[in-house]
Amino acid sequence: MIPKIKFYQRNTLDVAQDLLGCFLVRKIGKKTFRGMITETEAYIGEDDLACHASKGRTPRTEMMYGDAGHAYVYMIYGMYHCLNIVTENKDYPAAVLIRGLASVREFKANKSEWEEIKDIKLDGPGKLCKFLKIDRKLNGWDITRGEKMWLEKGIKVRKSDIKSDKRIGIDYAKHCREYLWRFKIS
DNA sequence: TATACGATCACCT
DNA sequence: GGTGATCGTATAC
Repeated sequence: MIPKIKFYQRNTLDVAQDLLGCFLVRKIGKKTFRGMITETEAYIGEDDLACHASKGRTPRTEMMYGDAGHAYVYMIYGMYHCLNIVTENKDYPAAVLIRGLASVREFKANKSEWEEIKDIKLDGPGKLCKFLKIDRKLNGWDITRGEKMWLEKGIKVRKSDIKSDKRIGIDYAKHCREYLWRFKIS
């Protein structure tokens, strides 16, 4: 089942945790890949100094102010891309960074089943985007449409199986770096 | 126009 | 633990 916009149009911390266990599906040409989301981070509002929108509304951050359920993809360090899902109401900038996928599979049309891909670890936002060919062409993509890239409900994750932590790589964000807005399936 | 730096990763010690 | 690759974006001039 593909979640509708309402699923994303909620409190970002709730969405970030509910995305754990969901499948990210990516169709590239004839190939279709799928991975289970195991790690997310929340970036919420202009007051969150780690959030790109803390600088206000700019061409870059505009997408975060848009409709929930759309992708916010940006380039970082000149070599990697990061995939985020926009949350909350329109004009309120917030998103969930997809940091890690597990049990990556490719759909085999001839057998009509999902086959595990060996020797692949998508345990980082940059690696994940590189493998799934996610770049800025997908910035603003509506992931509720079920084309090219979308999400599907996966396994149910118990609250007790979710570990919260400080976010990664945001030492510049002053007191905001202490927020436990990183979520992982433990 | 110029400059500083980052929501990362691979590789080094 | 630390560093370099590499370029879009924001900010300063």
